[in-house]
Amino acid sequence: MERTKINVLLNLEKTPGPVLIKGWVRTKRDSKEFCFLEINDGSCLKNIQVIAQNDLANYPDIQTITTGTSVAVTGPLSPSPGKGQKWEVPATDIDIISLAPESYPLQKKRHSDEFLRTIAHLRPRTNKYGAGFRLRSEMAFAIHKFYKEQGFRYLTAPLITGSDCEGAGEMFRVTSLDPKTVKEQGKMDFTADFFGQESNLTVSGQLSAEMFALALGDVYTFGPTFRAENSNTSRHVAEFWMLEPEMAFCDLKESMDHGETLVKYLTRHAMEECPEDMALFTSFVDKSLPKRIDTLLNTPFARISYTQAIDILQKSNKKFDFKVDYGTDLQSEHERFLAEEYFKTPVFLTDYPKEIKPFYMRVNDDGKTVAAVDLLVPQIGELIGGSQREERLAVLKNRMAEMNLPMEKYWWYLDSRRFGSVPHSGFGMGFERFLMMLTGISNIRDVIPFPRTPGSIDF
RNA sequence: UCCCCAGUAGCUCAGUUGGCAGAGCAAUUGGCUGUUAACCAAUGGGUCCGCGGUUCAAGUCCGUGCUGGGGAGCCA
Repeated sequence: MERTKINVLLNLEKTPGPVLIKGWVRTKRDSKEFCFLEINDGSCLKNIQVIAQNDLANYPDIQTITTGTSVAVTGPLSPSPGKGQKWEVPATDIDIISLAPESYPLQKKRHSDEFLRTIAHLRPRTNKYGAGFRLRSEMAFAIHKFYKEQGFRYLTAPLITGSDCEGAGEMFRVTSLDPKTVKEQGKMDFTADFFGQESNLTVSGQLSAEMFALALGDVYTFGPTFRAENSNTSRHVAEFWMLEPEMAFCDLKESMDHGETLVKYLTRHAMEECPEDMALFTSFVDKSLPKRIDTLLNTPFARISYTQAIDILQKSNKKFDFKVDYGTDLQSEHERFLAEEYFKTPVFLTDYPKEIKPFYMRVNDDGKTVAAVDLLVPQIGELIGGSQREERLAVLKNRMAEMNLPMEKYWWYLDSRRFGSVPHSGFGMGFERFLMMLTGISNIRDVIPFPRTPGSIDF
């Protein structure tokens, strides 16, 4: 008989008769004459209830079944006389595939997130992490679906890069040099290295995406990104996934429109495709989740300039640890105030002073600010960071000179402004941060399968 | 990297002015009426994070290191 997945069985209207299910035992409840087994196969949050009577030939073996044991069960799908489930399977045959010994670390109780991180290879077997990683999979799919519908092309940007100044933080060096040789020579001889020059893991696919936007029109990259920053917070990891749309003939406002449409689309997709998993997050992670989802779906995001934000912050009676000053970047407490207390919605912040932003952002007509945009969301902080790009060659070169960037290394980037340059815009959205917002999970380490953080790369 | 907090049974934690190491859950064994993290009973289980110090005596006080968490900076 062919195996049927549990999510399929539980959604059936009438019984197909005998079925074969395969999965892992979540819990066993014994009585004198029989026992109940809760089987989960990862296809959905719910378990299916199996009843094993003591007339089964291998009942003595069945009695040794522990939490975590893998089994194959045959029996008719039957209406359950008990409360709590529509269907159950009175077993005619139970094949124990592999027993989990008593040392199996997952128990029939709630574990702390900190403990589960130490067994990250087993945590997807729990309800919460199973739900989280099913949702992560569904959201990755939804991103591609959205961009397919919007007529975008998917760009797989390189992960190893030769440009050393993508401008988004410390990079991980990529080298094939022998550490012994480096030690003997007292330095790294990059001319002898694999690429004949310094190379690093990418911190952003943006520069590649710009080149392709100016060829294919609207493109997006979606893939892993690496930051060697020594960041120890609940919102940073060294390896994370980032979505980066880049759109030709697009200004900052249109870019914001796109970002808002994107966030609303993905949120709606999560609610429609993963209602059970989303309900679990409301019950066990964040009771205020429905309210936040409702705001995401139904409220227009606020949009203000950096200058207006400074004004709002200065006129508020709120006491901040850090002073609010025009010209300095906003502190976390300022961003939180704007998103969580003042607007109580996600808020786009635009037009920052050029001194605190990278070289590629378009200089505004005031000559002082650039067409940058951050999307600040309650609880998370910065979800999206982007800009309209500087498309004017002379202005761009000026900016690079101001910031002492090695122009010759960017010859190919500057070429895009030499040959048919057009206004274009784009942004980066942290995939994990989006998942945090959607689930209420407060630590980024818990929405990525195997988190990489300073001093920690187990699994 | 900086500031703060924590580390005691497999897990979650309690442990009083420094004086015999504790609970709940889990596990094991047995019981049980269709149970829903089933229930009832019994049993086993400890490098009190490591190192050093103070003391008659340290889980408890002091120093230091490690690990984890919260916050800040950097950012997505």
